[in-house]
Amino acid sequence: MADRKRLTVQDWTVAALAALARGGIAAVAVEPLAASLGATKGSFYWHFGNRDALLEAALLEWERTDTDDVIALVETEPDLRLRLRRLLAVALGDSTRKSEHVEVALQSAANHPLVAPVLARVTARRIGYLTALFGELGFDPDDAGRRAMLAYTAYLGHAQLAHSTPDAAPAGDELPAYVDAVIATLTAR
Amino acid sequence: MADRKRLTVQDWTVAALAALARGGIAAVAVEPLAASLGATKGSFYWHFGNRDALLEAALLEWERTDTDDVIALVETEPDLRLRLRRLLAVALGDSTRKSEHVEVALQSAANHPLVAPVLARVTARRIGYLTALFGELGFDPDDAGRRAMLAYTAYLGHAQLAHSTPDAAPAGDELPAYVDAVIATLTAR
DNA sequence: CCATCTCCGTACGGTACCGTACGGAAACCA
DNA sequence: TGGTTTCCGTACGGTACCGTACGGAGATGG
Repeated sequence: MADRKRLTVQDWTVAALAALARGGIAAVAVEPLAASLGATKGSFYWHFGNRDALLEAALLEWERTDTDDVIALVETEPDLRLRLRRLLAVALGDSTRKSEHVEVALQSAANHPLVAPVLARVTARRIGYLTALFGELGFDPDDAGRRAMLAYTAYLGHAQLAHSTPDAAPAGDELPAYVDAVIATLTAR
Repeated sequence: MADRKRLTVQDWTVAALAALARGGIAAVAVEPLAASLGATKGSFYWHFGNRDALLEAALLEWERTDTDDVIALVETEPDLRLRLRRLLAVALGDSTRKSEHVEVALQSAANHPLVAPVLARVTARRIGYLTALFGELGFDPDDAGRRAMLAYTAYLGHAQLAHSTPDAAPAGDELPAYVDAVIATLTAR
């Protein structure tokens, strides 16, 4: 964690994202972060103008990797139904992944002026994608929108639950059955 | 907001809950709270030993009013299907209510030693209630558990969405149709 | 190998909060 | 009305963080 080489903007951004996942917005603090990297504030304020600049860099990094990459991965599946399955498997799956913690942290800081626009973009993008998916599955636009909303809120809630009360959330071996049940329910006519 | 009468434990607890809804755990701070009540720390530290004591009082107050009262309200409806409808209407309904903000704030602070046990109790209670409800509706235990999970995560996600991105969440006049659609989906065989 | 640019550590001031000490005002009570 | 209890304001020290100033070490190119 504390190497002796010089630090880059990327190093600080990655560390900020990790801190965000661990302790929320408040944990993205310059001095503790510097200590965890084995450096001091002097390093930080050379790479960034202030704390907000670091926060913004971390948020843009999250927006890029977490939403774009997932959609890109899912898009490689040609079959619609399998595409939905893959999406839900990723979304409801591996509860220990870091992005889930970031998700929860950002939702809770939605009023923050730097977080709000990123969250709005990501939310609109995800719901739009889901709505289009249900539309392609043959549901009329209104119905598709409602099913997309249910699917997305279920994802958000699942992320919360897995983060706050992991005992209550579907675990490893029950998870495939749960994903199947959710798909069946969401696509039932 | 700033009266001249003496303050009680209840006054501080109510103010703490309001601050919790507005700015999360970090906003439950003694000095700003004292200022908002038109008092000083001297008052606070007579009623409470420290900040944690205030936080604990606020959490217990929330647990009592938010979960117990809702279940008690819903239980007055004898018809099972209408009971589920009333529950979802309350849960997905009035997005501007304060408890929703508290909900989100607590979920994001689930690792906090004072928050964790309260959240665990409330979560277990709610999911247990939903599972029993779906069981009474005729679903076998496993299926009832999965539907309860979907319903509860949808509620959590809805609360988050309404809080962070209200534009993307179902609004006032679309809401009844959304609730109906969710009920239809959740109870479809 | 020396001059310059890049990067970082140290030291400092400022802010916001927690918690304590203590005196005094306000309510209560005989 | 005088004494006692209840409640609160003021003043203080301590901590954790942000941001700035500045000097110096380390890399780098001629």
